[in-house]
Amino acid sequence: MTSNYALPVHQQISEMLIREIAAGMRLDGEKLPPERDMAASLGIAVGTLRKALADLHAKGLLERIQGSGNYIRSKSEVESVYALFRLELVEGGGLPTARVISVGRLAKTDDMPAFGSSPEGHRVRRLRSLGGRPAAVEEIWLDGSYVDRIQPEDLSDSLYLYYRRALGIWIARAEDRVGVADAPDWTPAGLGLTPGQPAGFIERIGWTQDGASAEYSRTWFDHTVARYVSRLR
Amino acid sequence: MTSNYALPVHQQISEMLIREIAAGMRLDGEKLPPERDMAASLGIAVGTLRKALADLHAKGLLERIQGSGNYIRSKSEVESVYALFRLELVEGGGLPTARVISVGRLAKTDDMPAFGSSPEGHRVRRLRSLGGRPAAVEEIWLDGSYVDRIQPEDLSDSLYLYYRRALGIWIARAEDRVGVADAPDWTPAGLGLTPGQPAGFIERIGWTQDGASAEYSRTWFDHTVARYVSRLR
DNA sequence: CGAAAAAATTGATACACTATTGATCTACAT
DNA sequence: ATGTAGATCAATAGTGTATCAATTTTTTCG
Repeated sequence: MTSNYALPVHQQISEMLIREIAAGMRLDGEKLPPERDMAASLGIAVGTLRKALADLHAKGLLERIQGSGNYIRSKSEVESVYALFRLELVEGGGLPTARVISVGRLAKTDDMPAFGSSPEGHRVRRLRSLGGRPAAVEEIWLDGSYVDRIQPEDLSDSLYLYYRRALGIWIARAEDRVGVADAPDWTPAGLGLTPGQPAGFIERIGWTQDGASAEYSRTWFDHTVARYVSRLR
Repeated sequence: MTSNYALPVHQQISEMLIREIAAGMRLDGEKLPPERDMAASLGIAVGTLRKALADLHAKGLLERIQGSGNYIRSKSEVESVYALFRLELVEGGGLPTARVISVGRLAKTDDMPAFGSSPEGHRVRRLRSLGGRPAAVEEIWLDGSYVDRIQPEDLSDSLYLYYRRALGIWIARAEDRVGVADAPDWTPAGLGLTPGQPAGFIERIGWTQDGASAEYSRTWFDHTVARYVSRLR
């Protein structure tokens, strides 16, 4: 029952950039493209982009130098509100990485909630590690309506980046539901996780910037290695 | 649709929205649909809806910007009682209730993280239900430095209300860590949960308004009944 | 080579225009 | 007093274009 009415565009852009900074995709000191180019590549007007940049500047995340450019000034701890990844090592932290196991377009199955508009989806199976230690396996379903085919190479760096650059969408909000379930039979060997063993289980539905539910994912995590962390204020 | 015994429509709408905000279903910053649309989808007139929205605005839960939209502004103050509880029925929702099993002052054990300043704490064990269905058992430790003794009667309604009224503290910030653990041996019989069986496991550290870690709690929930839910943006 | 001048780049500001959306008001019924 | 229905006003969002100002890069010239 989430009202999927889109926020103003400048606010969407602002939040997207903050998220990219928080995720380490935009490094400190990095120069953004010229406003004209950036606006064009985002498909928005310069004035709108400038509203978003003004917001980042007000939050102290951006330095704007006339005639020179816009430069990221990432503070050490960026608002955790915008961080969408919630698995951490039991002892805390851990740099998250992922290895793609398989990619393919398949019919959605009936054990997953309703999302998107297509009867098919792209299924991406990945092995997630935290600080180099395998911690979880996950299965991400992107609704089939956004693209016909996904090549494994497309996902080389980050799924999130692929969404944004190739598909022009990004996940603006999500709902996680955490419980317990048996690890799936495709769980790779050599993990703390073995097929059929109880594991932490996260189901997520992700909504894009304009309110469409585009993504469904489920993650089985090794509870001896990782925890799902939520910080509330 | 209006029964003679019902509250005025605008009050009903107002209370419905307040509940949704308190339950975390409406996130801070979220944009409501345009008044015209929203009124239509609720089957009421715009003027009526505006009365409800004016009430939310008066309560500080809504920011109304002419020409832009209505935006949720949830103060942590308002949501504190409900928003910190993040268990929902698998099928969604469920009114949370609690029954105290035992209360007592005990020495902290070494299987819990450091919190508070006293070597002792008040241990409250409760059975939690959602929509009348037993869903979890929990053990809450309040640091011993705040009060000498807690009477079971004190906790009749809400623990957080007791903190607030009797002790003058409230939990302003919390960190949840969710994993899997075996249900404890004191789990009451007649539940889906049996001692020694894998259950969803939530550890929480709560900080008071002035930054002291005052509370530690752990909850074992029946994953066939409930989920830990987190809505992100 | 090196400094000054010119050109190109890039952010800052302003304005016109359209569409959306909250705010206000009136009329009327129950 | 509550609720519905409709008209109108005012503020905001977003696009597009033009212009100014600061900075950087390139060219010119002694």
